[in-house]
Amino acid sequence: MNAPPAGFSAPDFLDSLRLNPSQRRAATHEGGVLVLAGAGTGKTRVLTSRIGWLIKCRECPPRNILAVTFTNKAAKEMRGRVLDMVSFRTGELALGTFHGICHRMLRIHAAAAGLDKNFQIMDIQDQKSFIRRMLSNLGADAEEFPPADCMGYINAAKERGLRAADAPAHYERARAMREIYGHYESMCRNENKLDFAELLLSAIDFLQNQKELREHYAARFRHVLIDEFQDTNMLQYRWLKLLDSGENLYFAVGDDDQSIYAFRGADPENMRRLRAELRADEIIRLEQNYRSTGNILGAANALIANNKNRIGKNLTTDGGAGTRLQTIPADSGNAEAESVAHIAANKIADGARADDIAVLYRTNAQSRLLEKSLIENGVAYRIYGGLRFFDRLEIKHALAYLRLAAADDLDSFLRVINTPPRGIGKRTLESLTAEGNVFAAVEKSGAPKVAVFREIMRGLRRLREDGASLEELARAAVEQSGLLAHYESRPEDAGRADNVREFVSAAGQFRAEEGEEPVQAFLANAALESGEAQGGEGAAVNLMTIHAAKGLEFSTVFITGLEEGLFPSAQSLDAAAENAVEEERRLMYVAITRARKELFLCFAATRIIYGQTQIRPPSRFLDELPAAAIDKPLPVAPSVAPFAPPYSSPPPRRQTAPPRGGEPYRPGDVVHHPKYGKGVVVSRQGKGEELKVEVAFKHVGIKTFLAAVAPLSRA
DNA sequence: TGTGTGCGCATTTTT
DNA sequence: TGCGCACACA
Repeated sequence: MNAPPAGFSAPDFLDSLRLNPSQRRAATHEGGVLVLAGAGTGKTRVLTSRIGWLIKCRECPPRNILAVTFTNKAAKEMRGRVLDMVSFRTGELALGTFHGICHRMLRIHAAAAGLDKNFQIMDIQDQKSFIRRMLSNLGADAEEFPPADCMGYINAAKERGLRAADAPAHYERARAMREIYGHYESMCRNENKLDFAELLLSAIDFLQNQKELREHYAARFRHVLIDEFQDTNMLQYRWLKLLDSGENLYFAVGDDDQSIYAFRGADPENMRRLRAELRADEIIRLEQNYRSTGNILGAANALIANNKNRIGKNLTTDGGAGTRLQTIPADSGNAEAESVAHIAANKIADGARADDIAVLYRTNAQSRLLEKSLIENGVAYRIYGGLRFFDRLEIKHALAYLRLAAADDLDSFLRVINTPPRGIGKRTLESLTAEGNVFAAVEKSGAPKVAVFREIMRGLRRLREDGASLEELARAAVEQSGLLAHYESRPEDAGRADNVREFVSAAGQFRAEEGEEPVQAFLANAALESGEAQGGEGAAVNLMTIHAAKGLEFSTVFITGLEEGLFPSAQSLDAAAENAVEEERRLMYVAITRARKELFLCFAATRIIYGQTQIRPPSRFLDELPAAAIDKPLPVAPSVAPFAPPYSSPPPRRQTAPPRGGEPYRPGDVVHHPKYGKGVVVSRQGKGEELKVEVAFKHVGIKTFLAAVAPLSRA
């Protein structure tokens, strides 16, 4: 370790970071660490402080540090905070997302990784059209092999680290799928395309196959820091492990209680593996919460204590108890939305900042009612998680033209050959695609309409060869192709024209990293960083799914749809897996801990789902909160009379008179089942012999029965 | 070659 | 109920 420069005092530097004892212990730990950082305990601060400490106090060159996050947003935030602390040349510190860093490695070592240096990244949309094209080339039966299923199979296999050759195929359909996957692999290779999972997979293969380069990186990254470690999947863990020299120090920050992506392959078991295999044997807990009031934390702690499968920790605060949580019962989904809108409107009228208010929900479909009520009450709102900028159709088109300036890309070609319309018919297109190389065919084609397109391509490529800037190329791509003019000529596409112009300015503002080819980097960036441009600025109430809310915080939070079957979701209930409900509970934990000061728990007695009115008992999660932290006695779970006051409005009865002999079961009826005990009918479907009823039971959740055969009786 | 109609389907999804 | 997608049509 070198001597620190004169005039620099490590203790002073450490003090300037203002860390609490646990944070400080973590940030300055000399060995490998797993930091269990509860919500709002300053995990980003600890991560960035450690980087600062390594560079400033331990004289660690930035190039010896690797810091990985999941989102570009988190990476950007961290980079900014580190830069505030210490200065270093951009690019020296490897800080980025898993995908971003793997991508960088593959670009630098394309040849060694067995890739063409012009490889393109496919986002999910690109991947889907690619698969669609492949299936139609193969003449696959679209009924039997829907593109979405094939894509699901391929991605699932990849996320488990399986190549087509290794994919299991114990029965016929799986064998067919494996074959399709095999075609996909070779087509990707032929066309130089990498999907998201492939960035990880190729990076892993590369490290495995290139011993010297692997050793080079393992020696370089003496410190490996990982954010949100509970969300790592198998591929990410394998990649991290390949970077191990045997002496690297791993510093992982995570929270098993906030693991909400298990359904996508995230495996919190990686925490145990990290400790055992990568020497992060010290666990340091951050339990001092700086975000929420005592009542909110108490609710979160009590709720999550119901999960059996957890490492365990308890959040505390030095602040006061704050106001108690409020339950907002409503008769219907509509009424719930109305309540939310009223309360929000009143808060804003009383001087609350709209963007410090969030309305959270389990499913995107719930936003519709909320939006309607907010509009009616004159409350400005912003929805997170809509279509991202680079996912928009017109931007996809613009990107395709830009890509064609750089590479022979068949999907891009097919996307824009007739956009704007050029009158190139199916026949002409078939003749172009008939022989192997479309681009050669375009060059040779005698059709005048194709000639127009050929000239556009030639023009763009010439421009690129002449060294035009990214912005010039992007402008040329949308202007010379006629794309911008096309949208400008149609009043209904004015918004699209704006976006296309925005695209050009985005290209102008884009700065490639050192050593990157700008067009290539911009295209990769468009695939990898589609987000961020969400919603826009201004005072507006935030609407989003709970998943989207992870990592954010607001003064006032509404959690809506707290009903059995919605949250926790029906799927998590009828799956026998206890794990599924635990993940829902973690989701609830994430939702609660988003709130700084005020938390509203909303639920409705009835809700229209897929056009049918359903009755659902209040969520079990409400019962799991400590009564003392809540302003009203909580409703009793649906054991006996579930819809007693205060939300006792009768379920909407059907308009028509009941059939003769009365109806066997109606929503709201209390029934008895020999195995599950007492329950409440929540919905029904079909009639006569076909009548199916959904019944909510206290312990096993919602079950569906065929009324004619089920051993149900009236209670 | 874009538009219409009807069917089927329907958590969450950082990259 | 409402949306996206596949196919039929002028």
